[in-house]
Amino acid sequence: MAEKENKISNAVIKRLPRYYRHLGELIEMGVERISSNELSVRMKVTASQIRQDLNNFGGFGQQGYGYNVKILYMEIAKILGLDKKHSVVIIGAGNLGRAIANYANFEKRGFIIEGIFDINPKLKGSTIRGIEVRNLEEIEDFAKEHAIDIVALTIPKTQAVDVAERLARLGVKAFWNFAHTDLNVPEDVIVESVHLSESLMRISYMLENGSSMD
Amino acid sequence: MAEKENKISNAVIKRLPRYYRHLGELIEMGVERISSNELSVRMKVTASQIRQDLNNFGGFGQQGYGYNVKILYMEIAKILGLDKKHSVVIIGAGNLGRAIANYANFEKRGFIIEGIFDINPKLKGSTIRGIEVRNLEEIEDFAKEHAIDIVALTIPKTQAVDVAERLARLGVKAFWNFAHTDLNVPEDVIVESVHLSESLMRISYMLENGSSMD
DNA sequence: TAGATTGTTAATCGATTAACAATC
DNA sequence: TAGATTGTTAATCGATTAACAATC
Repeated sequence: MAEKENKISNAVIKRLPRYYRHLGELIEMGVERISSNELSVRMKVTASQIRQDLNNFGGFGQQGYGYNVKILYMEIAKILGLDKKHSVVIIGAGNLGRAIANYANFEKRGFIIEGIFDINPKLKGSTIRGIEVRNLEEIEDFAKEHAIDIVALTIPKTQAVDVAERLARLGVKAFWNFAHTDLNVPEDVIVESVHLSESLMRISYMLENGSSMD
Repeated sequence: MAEKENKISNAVIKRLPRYYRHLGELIEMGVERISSNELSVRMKVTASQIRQDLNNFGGFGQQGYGYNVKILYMEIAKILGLDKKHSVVIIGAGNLGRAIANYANFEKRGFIIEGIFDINPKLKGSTIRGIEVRNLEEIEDFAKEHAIDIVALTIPKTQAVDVAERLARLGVKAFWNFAHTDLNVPEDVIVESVHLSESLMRISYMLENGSSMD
């Protein structure tokens, strides 16, 4: 299944979006070129790590010069798949679902919200950023008729587990999970979880025990 | 400053809330005891890792028996500081701020929302879960009069950087940062960032290049 | 007691950092 | 060309896994 030649480690993948963000900021500041060393100061990582990370994907730099900011930015976009469109469906039209739907920048990066669903029939027909809220019951028919790349789950955990199972069976390959639970889907299905309560607990721990970087 | 004897690694700290969640679920299911091996199957980690992790904090188990679920749950709560109250202030009363404010379970874990602030004067006086929305201008006076443990930033990046700097100067020790930027605060200040766009980009990467676990 | 399972030490694996030759 | 900085190999560091003696 299109297995890549040399496996990129998870640690590297997690850092890529951060490189991308910083390069975007540098472009806005009008910076044309940057050395791994300058970037390392800005990002508070080692220059060595930056060079190692980038060289997983190819030699984007030039000896004696450094990296061209715009080119590197575009290359990372390509690596991250941001040059392609991704259709997104949001399940749950509560505050969190609406927060995601309203984040305009997602569209700029190629994430197109194709539908919003909620179990509450009262919301049916209302719109969020011009997108009609549909009843959750319709999701399976919708999934059969539309190619959905990513499903965002902003509903309570019991429902989230159930909906994910059903949609995975219909071929959805990626879930963005905001429910406070693990999902029960096949190995090859991507699950990226945002567990806000766990994030908050880490703050609590660090307040008790003194900070620690990440 | 109350430096702990043996430094706990970040990797361990990140896993603690997940142990806590699973133990909570086990309690709900009426499970009284569990071995590291049974837990490892449930959580999809190695039993070895579970025992190593827990033994950073003390021997909570018993040979030949395993772990008492309720006791372990309470011990982890204590380690995470969930037995203490933490005051939280939310900056930004948009969808994301409201989503956080409305998450009832936070209060159960001892996180008390003391105030909500927004730059939009039209919101002034409206309430979220019974908490009045104040004008952002009032935050510094508020910070001087109240002990704030954690400040959640759900405002655009420029404002977030600015507000964080000002509040750090007033002694706030922890920020829960939802803005798409790094904060500029002293080393000893805790910053836990939730970068939703970076999370979404990781999904995009994995869709392009085949999944990878975490 | 015998069996089970922990706590902990040792071995392995992987990720980060350092170093430097290649080269622009 | 000389200077700068990459790409990449080697060294180090840390985290995970395996193994097993201790002990309930």
